[in-house]
Amino acid sequence: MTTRWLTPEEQRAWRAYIGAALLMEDALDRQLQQEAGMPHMYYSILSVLSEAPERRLRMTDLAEGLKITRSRLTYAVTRLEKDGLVRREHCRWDKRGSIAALTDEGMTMLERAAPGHVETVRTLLFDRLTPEQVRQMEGIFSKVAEGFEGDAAQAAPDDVPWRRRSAKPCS
Amino acid sequence: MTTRWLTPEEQRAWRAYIGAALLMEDALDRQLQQEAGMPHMYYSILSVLSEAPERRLRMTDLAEGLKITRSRLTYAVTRLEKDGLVRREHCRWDKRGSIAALTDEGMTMLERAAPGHVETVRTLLFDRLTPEQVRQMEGIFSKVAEGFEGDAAQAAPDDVPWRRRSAKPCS
DNA sequence: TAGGTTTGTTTCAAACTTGAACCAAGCCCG
DNA sequence: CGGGCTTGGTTCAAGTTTGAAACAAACCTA
Repeated sequence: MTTRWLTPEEQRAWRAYIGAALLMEDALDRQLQQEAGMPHMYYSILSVLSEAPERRLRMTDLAEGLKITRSRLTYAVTRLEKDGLVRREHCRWDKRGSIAALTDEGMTMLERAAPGHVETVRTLLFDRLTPEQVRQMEGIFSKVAEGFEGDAAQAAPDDVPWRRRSAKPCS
Repeated sequence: MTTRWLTPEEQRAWRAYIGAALLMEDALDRQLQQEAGMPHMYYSILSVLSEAPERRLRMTDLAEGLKITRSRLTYAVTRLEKDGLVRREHCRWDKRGSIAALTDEGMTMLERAAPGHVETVRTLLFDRLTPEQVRQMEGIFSKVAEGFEGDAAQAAPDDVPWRRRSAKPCS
């Protein structure tokens, strides 16, 4: 089949997106590097952990939530652990497992950095958009995200995430 | 002033965006790594060069067009040059200047990789969106991009880009 | 025109990402 | 039970990105 090239409208949308996405990520990284000494992804790790029950998550779950590879997460958590913001714990129900737990220090750092981060996101993005556009944005990207569903495992609903896998306790 | 946190709608939009953007970039990188042996950004470099007059551009202009740092570009072009896809030339009008030129081999590689790349962009993004959403997307991200205008220099209109700077020829 | 500033690019070390390979521990089934 | 397959994580080398520093040429300006 002959290639279906992008229409002019698609091309404009694609280019605007690629450019703006790059600029935003860079700006976010710089801002957080300044105020928290870590890139955006590392901040996100703390953020996701802070919302998890008991502020702890299995590595794999954390990686899935963040949409990054386990290997990337391992590296990041090692660094955050060195900084004292995250602690690794052994999983009692699955001896293979490793749990990342947000420390109090990590929580403090997160709370300290959050306002500046949110402010940046606002300045770069939401302050420039109408409420209508915010809704459109969600529509667009949740649709896109759907396309990736099934690429990764899905959660078993009724269990705490950091003990979800390997359902049987040891004892 | 007390922090203006994100509203629930904004949060949903932001999370959908962050997740989908990550997944798309990863998928794009993998696809191009497979088919062209280079990450998305490197493909973009070739692509931008291919559309420039005489398929050549000053490093700084190229970096600006791609919204990346000069340092990042230097590294990338060095690699692409090793692969024979790009050639560096001296700028005759400004001895400081360096010009990146797309080689025939580079053009061939680009043409070979383009269909697969476009197909991926379609599958991941445009096939999932309505024409209306494509328009919305452009609206949203050109608005965001506007916010960054002036962060970088702008072009002087009426001259060829690869000789734009340092207006006076040497001779 | 000398001296100081700006501009264009590269260099360097440190940090980060990638993907394949590896090591355990759990799981499955004869 | 005893392999063999799958899963959870880490490790390692190679590749990439970052940001600051270094250079060199061009551009003032007194």
